[in-house]
Amino acid sequence: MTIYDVAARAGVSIKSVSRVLNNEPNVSPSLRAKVEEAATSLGYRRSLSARSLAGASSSLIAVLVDADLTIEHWKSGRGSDYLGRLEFGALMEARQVDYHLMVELVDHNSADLERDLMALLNSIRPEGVILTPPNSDNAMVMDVLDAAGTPYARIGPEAAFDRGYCVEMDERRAAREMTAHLIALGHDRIGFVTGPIAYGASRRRLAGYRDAMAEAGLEVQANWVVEGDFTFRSGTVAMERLHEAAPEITAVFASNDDTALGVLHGAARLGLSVPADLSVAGFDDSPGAGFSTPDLTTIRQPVAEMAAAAAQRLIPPLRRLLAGDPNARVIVAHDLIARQSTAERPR
Amino acid sequence: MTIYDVAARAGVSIKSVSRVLNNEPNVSPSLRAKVEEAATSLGYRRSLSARSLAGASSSLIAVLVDADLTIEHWKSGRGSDYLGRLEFGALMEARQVDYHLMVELVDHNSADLERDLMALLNSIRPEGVILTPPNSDNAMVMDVLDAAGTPYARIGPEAAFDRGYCVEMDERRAAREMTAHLIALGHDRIGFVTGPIAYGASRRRLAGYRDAMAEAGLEVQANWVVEGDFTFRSGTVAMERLHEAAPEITAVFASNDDTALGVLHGAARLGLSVPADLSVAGFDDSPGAGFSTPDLTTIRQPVAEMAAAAAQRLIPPLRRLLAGDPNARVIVAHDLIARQSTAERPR
DNA sequence: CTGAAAGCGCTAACAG
DNA sequence: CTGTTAGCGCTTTCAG
Repeated sequence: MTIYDVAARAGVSIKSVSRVLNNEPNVSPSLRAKVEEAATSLGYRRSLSARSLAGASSSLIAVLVDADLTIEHWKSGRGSDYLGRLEFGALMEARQVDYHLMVELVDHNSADLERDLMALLNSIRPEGVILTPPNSDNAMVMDVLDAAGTPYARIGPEAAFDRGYCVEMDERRAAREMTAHLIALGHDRIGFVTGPIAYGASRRRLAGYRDAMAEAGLEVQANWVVEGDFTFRSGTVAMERLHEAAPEITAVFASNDDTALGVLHGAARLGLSVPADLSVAGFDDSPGAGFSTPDLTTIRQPVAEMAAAAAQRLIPPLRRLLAGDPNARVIVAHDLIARQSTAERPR
Repeated sequence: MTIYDVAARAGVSIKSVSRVLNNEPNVSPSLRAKVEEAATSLGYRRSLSARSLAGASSSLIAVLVDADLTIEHWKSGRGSDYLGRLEFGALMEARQVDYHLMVELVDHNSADLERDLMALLNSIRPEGVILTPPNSDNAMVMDVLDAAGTPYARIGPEAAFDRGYCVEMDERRAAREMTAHLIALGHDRIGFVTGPIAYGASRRRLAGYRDAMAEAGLEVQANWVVEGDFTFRSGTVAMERLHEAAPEITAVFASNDDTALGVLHGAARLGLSVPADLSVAGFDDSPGAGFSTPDLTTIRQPVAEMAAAAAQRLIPPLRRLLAGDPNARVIVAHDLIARQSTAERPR
């Protein structure tokens, strides 16, 4: 089943078939019709490798996944369906224009990452590459990609926003919205548990909390903000400290779900009932968030949408359809998932 | 960067380079050395498409993922890192021999699934295909694959074990082991919550429970076994029924984690403390299992190992290394994850 | 608007 | 043991 079969059936030259299949100009309607009939009735699909070899696009998008992170998630049992959602989002776009997704593992601290990556690009020649964290911020990876002239999209980058296509969510705004959600429920004394301050994510989420408080004209007391480190344990400790130092608090917003789960645990130990006595909110919608008692109000990262945006920028035929500057940073809308851990302020 | 560059640098013909790269026989050590030096110093890697087009292997394994199931998991928030673990397992094998993984979405109830799949095979020509549930048991998919002569591996098949390479875990045995685990903890009156009896998985897990009870000389009372349907809610209901009909029970083994989580919930409502008053065990190691209070003792499906086994069977150079019959059904070892929800029988 | 010829980078078949 | 010559199925010149 080759282009010759289609050409023979349509009674035209292979070049004409090629023209129709590529939507090239200067094709008479009748020729187009003949070719299309022949192609569909034969169930014909062009060979990816022949196309790629002949100089057309490879129709391939590579997703670079970090090996260590995958192993870690997997061992810790904290794995989410991040990759599944990412691939799904990218595939829904890619399949429309007959592009394909290749998944590759990267050891982000391998000694010959550079060589491996170059060899990979030389071997599969993807049209574009999707970088997932932590490789979204790996300068060497980006250098190699730049050198090869391969476009890339970075999911959730932390810095150097002028490189590649940056696709992200607005964490600061999401944190602001979550805080506003608590305020709307009547809370006006809201505690906050940060992540490690070295992380940009921690700082953005804290800023969002402060934004919302300021917007509502609420003054944040110094002892309402407690430092955590994104772990369950730090949430439990933070809850105890908050209870002691700021018993007036009626809601706690933690910088991620693990921490929020820890807060939940700490609250239970202190005899506080959630959400009757205390509302608790998290961030990330990690796998545990839907299963705690009560289940956790949190922010969901729109991973599939981010991947879709990435694909749209990397795949030329989709890229052309984009409104606005295709190189601009993309901010994808997130979701606030209201569950049982937040409720109206007790009075 | 082509084979000509390498040949030029090594001062040999392109065929010699090809020979070395393909580990063909009849190559003098000196020639091999020259070529290898040239190739590595140039960071050369053969073009996938050229190889594939020239008739060598495409070095490609396709993973067929069900679109509906992905969407459903994603929407329900019950998504696990199944796909991530699967791909990781397959990739760890594939990368050793420079094979690549392509992910494709399949609508298992699409009207033109057959045509789409044929076109896909024609277009990418994978060496082998990995079928994930529910497509592991899709006869039409297997028919197309057979017709195309493309080998395929089925992850967790339910029937027709003579088709493709079947890679699975021994659910009956796992259920037997979990039951034996409870018995070893001193429990001798153990309740069981089934899944929908129409499912093979439900029947296998129930059989395993009965095996272990019989082995230990314990007679299963009729009212110890309650039918559930794999949902949280059915677990809660089952717990209530068990408590009423068989209060002598000191442990409950549920056919999956959602159900076990429901049992946990039901026990709490009945004032039973887990594991002090009652031990609870699940099956699957779903994302929620590690986050419940107490966290759930369960069986982990060895998804990565299953994918690795699949890859080994589909990738010829790995296949040759296999001991034993490469076509035989593969049973991969599972894990019993003992967490806090099971403990010694109260007395 | 359409077609013939050349060649992408590799492997296979066939010499030497 | 090594090299030469044809393609694989397409797209890209370049001619009509």
